[in-house]
Amino acid sequence: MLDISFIRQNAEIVKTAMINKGEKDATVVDKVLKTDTEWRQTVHKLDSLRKSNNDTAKQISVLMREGKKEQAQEYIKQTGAMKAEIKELEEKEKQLNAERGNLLLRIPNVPHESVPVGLTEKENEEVYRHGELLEADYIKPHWELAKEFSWIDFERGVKVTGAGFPFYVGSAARLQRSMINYFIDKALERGYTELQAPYFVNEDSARGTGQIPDKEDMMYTVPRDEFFLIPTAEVPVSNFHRNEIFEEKELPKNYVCYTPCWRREAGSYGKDVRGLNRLHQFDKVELVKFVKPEESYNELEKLREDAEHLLQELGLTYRRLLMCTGDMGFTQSKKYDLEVWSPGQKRWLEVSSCSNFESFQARRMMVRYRNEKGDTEMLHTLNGSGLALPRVMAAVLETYQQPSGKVEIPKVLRPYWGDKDYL
RNA sequence: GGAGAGAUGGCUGAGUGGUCGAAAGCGGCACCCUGCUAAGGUGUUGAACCCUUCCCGGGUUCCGAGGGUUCGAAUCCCUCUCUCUCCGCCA
Repeated sequence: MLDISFIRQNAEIVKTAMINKGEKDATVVDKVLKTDTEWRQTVHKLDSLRKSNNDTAKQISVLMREGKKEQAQEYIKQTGAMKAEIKELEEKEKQLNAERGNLLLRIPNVPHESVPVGLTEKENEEVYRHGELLEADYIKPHWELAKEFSWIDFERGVKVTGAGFPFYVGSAARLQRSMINYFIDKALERGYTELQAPYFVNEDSARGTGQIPDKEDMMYTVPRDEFFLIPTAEVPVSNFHRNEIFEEKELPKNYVCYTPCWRREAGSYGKDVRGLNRLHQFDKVELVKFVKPEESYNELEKLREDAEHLLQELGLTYRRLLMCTGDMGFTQSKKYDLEVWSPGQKRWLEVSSCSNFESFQARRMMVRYRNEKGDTEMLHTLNGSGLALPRVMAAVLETYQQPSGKVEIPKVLRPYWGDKDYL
């Protein structure tokens, strides 16, 4: 959610941002301003009416104490009309405020000036590439390796739950667990605080990070208890500090949190969902930052480096994309995607996206800090995957397979394997 | 799951219809005292929103959430949520 006073002063900037993000029409900006004006007028009227009502009540109180009953009765009679009008205005204010809120929720975050303008993924900029595009005849896609070694059991996953809920068996299970530990350990070295979070959240939390209204269909629900299964740790971790005010010296707050993630992914099929490419349940280590506004872009680069460092140490080939305005999402002001090279599939797989939300999420969740002047101010939030496991696993299996057929264990993971060399 | 108690400011806790946004204490901040520390003294210290806007200032709302009664509600009534204690169950 954008700051309404920012919109008042920068209506054209906001409209341009909307169009650049792919919205067909930006008239909602005019609508919100119109509703806002009306709302403020109503609030003003309501407040002054309430004041005179309060004043009257005070006078009555004085008269009652002095025993001047008749005079008090006169005042009481007067309040009748006022009360009716207050009630009417309250209704109007409530309705206008709700409308204003709904309109506000439809306005996306404004992209940072460094973000390329464009509507499709073609306009994303590849700003960095690391490693070589591995090519060899013996390289198989990970699902073939997984089948050969019985590492991932998709069929039994279907039997037990359904498509997109595989079992990891033996070495694959251990590989995944060792990567989770490695990711978390690295984050701890870099100053993040580890968090273990609930896997279900309530409606307020889902609303806080913007899953509802809008992206409700991505989440699994627990209807009887009115919970949502988290689609990412971003939801519980960002909401961890919902409705809180930090002291300036407490910032930045950096959290690392491993959770499974559940996504309904309705309508996906084809090569996108082959093997580990897209699942309904997957593991992810998430990084979340709460920072002072003036530091957020610097922190975004740090976050991105923290995620990239993992890929480098794992010895995987990857590229960094700076997402264009139309491909970066509603809530982001700047976003990088990290894509790892899958030599078995000869394609790039997204394993992380690192985003700065500026105050867009914070405003919704009312996460603030007290600045030097002592005023409360919205802080900035950022998050990024560090990293999403299944696609990293796919890339590791494919990249580290040997002509002999065996799969080598990346050096940084060997401490988690009793220094074994091969899976 | 059954029975009972409760929810007030950063924390503890008073307040059962009228100058209560809320006593007191603790904590925080500022200043004073002191060679330093400790102790002490004085003052200050919630949030959202509206108006004004250089600053100052004025106003409304908020005592778990939502509704109701009343000229007036932290205080009375209704609904919901959560917490605690005991019993049951349990990794």
